Amino acid sequence: MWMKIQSARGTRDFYPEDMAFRQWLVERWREASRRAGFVEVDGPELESLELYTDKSGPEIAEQLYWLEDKSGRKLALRPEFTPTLARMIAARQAALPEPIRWFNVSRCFRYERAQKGRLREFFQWNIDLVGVEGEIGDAECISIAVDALKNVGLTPADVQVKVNDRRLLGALVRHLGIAEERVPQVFAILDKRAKVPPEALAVMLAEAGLESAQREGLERILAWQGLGDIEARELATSEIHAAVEALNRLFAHLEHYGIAEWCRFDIGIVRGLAYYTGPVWEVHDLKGEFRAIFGGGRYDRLLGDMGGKAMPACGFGCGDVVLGLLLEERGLRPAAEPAADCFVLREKPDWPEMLKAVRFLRGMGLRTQFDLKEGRLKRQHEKALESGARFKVILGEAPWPRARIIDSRAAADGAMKERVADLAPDDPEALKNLKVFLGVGAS
RNA sequence: GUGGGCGUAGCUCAGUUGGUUAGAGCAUCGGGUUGUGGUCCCGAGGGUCGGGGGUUCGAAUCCCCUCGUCCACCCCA
Repeated sequence: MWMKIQSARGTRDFYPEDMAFRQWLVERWREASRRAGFVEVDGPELESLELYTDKSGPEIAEQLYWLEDKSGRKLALRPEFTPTLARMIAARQAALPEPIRWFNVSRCFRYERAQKGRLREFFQWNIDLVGVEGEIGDAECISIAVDALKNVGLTPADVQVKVNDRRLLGALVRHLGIAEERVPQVFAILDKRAKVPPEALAVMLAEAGLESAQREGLERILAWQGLGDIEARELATSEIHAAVEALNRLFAHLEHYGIAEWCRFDIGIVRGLAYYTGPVWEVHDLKGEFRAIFGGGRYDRLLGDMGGKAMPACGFGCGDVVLGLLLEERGLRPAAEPAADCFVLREKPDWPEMLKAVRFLRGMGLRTQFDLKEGRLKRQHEKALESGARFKVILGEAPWPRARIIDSRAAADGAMKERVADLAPDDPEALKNLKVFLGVGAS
């Protein structure tokens, strides 16, 4: 009866191939993080529900998993890492040297309808850079994201970082005469522009109370292909001027990071979240088949709003689901590594001898398998082949400790390398030779 | 949460207008063959056809509910 129970909606089982891929992906994330000198942190998967409702309002409880513990405390499975980060920083901020360079890989949960690329349980990589005010901080974050993209085998022909700045968009919207209190609503509508036909967008903007001149102005702005398209008359206000200069500084940094070809300005990038205060960016696949792979930006007020000292901050998040789908689709998902380096075989069963060999090989740090099911030699050869182990160690052809070792990796001339040697030799020279043959670092 | 498509073996899928004990390939397990082996041959296990209810002499097939999945909406930290 237990086998009738399916995995819960929106969750995944990770069989060995899936687990290998997940760990490979997480390792690529960690490499990119560490290359930039970031350190890993983590917090609990269970957090007080208030941590999320205080920030986003009680409605947010509908969109996450929460429960009451045996004492009646309301706890939530974390839907993201940022609130935890804010809490951790607030608790120690006096002692943390700035800038804070932290990264995190967390299992997160969201209670929402599962769809392709969007599950209820997923893994998310977060980079947070706290204490850096200038565009160099945003550029640093983007460069780490691009490093990770390269690290998994993607190229600018596959994906692109689309960069915008909320201050620019906000200044332009205000310049069109749109009331300040309407700006969040207008942002929310603009955020949908890629998913909705232009006519529908116009209707939504009209319903938001925008006059036709304002709608036309927005359409003109959204048609911009680059910063160079910004017409002189749009630069009328100092606010717009300053925002454009900030973006120019950001792009200059990206140029010097050597990643300009990965990045482009896109006035349409808004991000759904209200807390972004400056540059915002997303990574999308060029074909537009998938939803955003990365989302990031600057959130200078978040830490202060969460009860800590106000500190400038920027960062991004990247989930495993969409990135995994993209890599799968592009054929970039790597094959799992073999689980063994050595496979020990012996025709006549002789466990003491077999286990002496196994202990010796494992003692050298070699991942070693043998046939636990006592198959005949032919079957053992098949299992050795299936294991993917590089070395076959064949016992019993000569008296212990003599073994024949076959290196399945072809030599330069294409021949199989093979040698007969004593296992666990006392002679240091023989041991050294054996280690060289088995590719074990001398020690 | 709303609407729609799809659920047959571990995987990819057959299964005629409703008609005997539901099939194939791959995979798994076992046996045999083959000259350091991934070949070939033989065999086996595995499905209450996602689950439950209904219609019918009879349901994988038709109807309802439910679970899962995919798509669109809502939302997207």
